[in-house]
Amino acid sequence: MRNDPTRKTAAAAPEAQSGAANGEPLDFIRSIVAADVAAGKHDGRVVTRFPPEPNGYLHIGHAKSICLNFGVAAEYGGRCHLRFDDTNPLKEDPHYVESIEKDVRWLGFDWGRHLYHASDYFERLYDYAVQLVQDGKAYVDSSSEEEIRRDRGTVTEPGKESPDRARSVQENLDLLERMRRGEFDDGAYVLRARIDMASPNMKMRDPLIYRVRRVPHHRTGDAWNIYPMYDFAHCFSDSIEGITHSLCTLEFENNRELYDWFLDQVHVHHPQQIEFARLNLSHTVMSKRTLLELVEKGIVRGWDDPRLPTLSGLRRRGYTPEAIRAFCDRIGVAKRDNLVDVSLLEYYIREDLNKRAKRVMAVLRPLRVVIDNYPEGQVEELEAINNPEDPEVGTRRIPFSRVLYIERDDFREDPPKKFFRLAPGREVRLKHAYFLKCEEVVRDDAGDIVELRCTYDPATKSGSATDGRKVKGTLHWVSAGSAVEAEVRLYEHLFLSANPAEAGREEGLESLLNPASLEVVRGARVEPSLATAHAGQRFQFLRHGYFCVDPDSAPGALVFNRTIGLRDSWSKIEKKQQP
RNA sequence: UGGGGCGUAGACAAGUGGCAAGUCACCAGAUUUUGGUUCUGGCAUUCGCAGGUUCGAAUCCUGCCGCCCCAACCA
Repeated sequence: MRNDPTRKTAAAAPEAQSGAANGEPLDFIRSIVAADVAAGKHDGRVVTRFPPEPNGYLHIGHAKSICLNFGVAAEYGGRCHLRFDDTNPLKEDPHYVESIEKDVRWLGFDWGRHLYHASDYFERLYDYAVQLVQDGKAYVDSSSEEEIRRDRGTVTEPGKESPDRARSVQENLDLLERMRRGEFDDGAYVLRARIDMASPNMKMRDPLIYRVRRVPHHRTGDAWNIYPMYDFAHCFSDSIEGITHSLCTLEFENNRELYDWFLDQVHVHHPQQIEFARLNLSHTVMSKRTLLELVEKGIVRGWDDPRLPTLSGLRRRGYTPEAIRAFCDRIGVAKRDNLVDVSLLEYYIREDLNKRAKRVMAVLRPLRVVIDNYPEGQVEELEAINNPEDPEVGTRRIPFSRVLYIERDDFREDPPKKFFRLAPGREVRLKHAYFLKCEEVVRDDAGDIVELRCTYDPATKSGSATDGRKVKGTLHWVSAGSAVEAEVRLYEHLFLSANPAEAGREEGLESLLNPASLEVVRGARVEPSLATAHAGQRFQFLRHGYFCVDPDSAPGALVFNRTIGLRDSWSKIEKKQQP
């Protein structure tokens, strides 16, 4: 088996995207796995797992972990389990289970038949606990929560042993059994490991194994009155499933000694825990607690608010799984605390959508244009290319007529330097159509510009002039008679601060929120081909950015989300001119 | 200040004794019927700091400094 030449190797693994297969340097985890496989450890098998607790929605930080765990497994011919770490019925909810499964699948990963729950192992876990008690390695403690806390000591002082530490094995066994049967109130007893109250590692000072919680569990019902703690449940769950490499985040480094201790006591399969740095993204927050707070306070519209870094939020916003995976590949895996600039994520969604999004024209803030020399009542169909990056997707026809809408921002009565859009007396090109010249500005009684009187050059239908004259600007437009009205939601970073989790420690997060994170534009006009667009469809609104149809959208009441704007070098020039 | 980790450009991140990959961001230019895309060039004489070993150090040794994690019956 070990030398089986047909066994899949990293290079032969299908769909390997990173590290092992593409010649990029291996990250430290893949290096360890590669070395283990080469050395024939675990017979060369690789089994990983993604172990979320069903107490919240998945976010892009989880995506990093998912890509790592499923990625490593795929690259080394192994498998990756999806396991719900459901050991705390007080905080968990089956609703979250559904969202997690959906999000992992959406990201593009498949756990096959390997869907597990820590609660599947409750009986075996209990057996391990009994074994520990029998071996004198665990005891039932009647200390109160406060006493336990106090007697644990501090980082510089050793803790104090509980009087119950000396309880007999027989009595411990009896008490544990009665805890399980529900004879005691919550908090009356706990089962603890007997390790070392003076250990320099706080996690080793007689950690809790079971606590009494007389509440039903969403999967085991009222079968249990005690529930296992993370450190105890997690290592044994890994062991039971035959996990070879248990990848987790840095804050569990201190727990590794305990992970190893539990497994060593009962001589079972012993996976290797390896810790890596979690992802932090600039201008947003990643902690479940904070995300929950934003949702519950109504600061955002729910877990799938497009401003959130949740996978459901990113999906609704228009992000593709491919872009998120490419991003996760790029950021790497290391042990250094990090704060990845959100512009890197934005780069990957632009890169992906540039290749696949159909171009359409949409005017967000319409300004009416009347072409005086264009025949009244005439409508002609012009051909427009759907995607210059992908000629395969062909062309479509768009109506052109005497009355159009252009973007208000594309006209300046008094144009600044380097502004080469429309202005009085100036000529520009209308995308896919003719040259257009502004002849006159029409105002209402309040003095606001309500309309532009223009002329067009019929000889410029090709997009350029026959006499060789050039225009510097090309504008998008829609025909007033056939345009469809739409609502457009423009998103910006949720936080002004690059690192709100850090900056908000004292003043609180709310003062750091970006008041302009959502701008709703009503009365936008989009080209008629969009009338039948359905939720989830993505487009490039020419010269604006990438947009996708929101689930709130309905026939006759289109709603678009801006996924990300196009890079905008004009705004930079303009900004430079301002100060 | 007990223990566990980490310090390479604005942000990520390779490199593990032979004389600083790559990506994003940023800057400059070319192309362009999207001020988009694409392309070209620039961007760490220096690797937290200070000593030491060596012909040679980001990589080895010593000391110091800084940041993160651990005192939930959360995970």
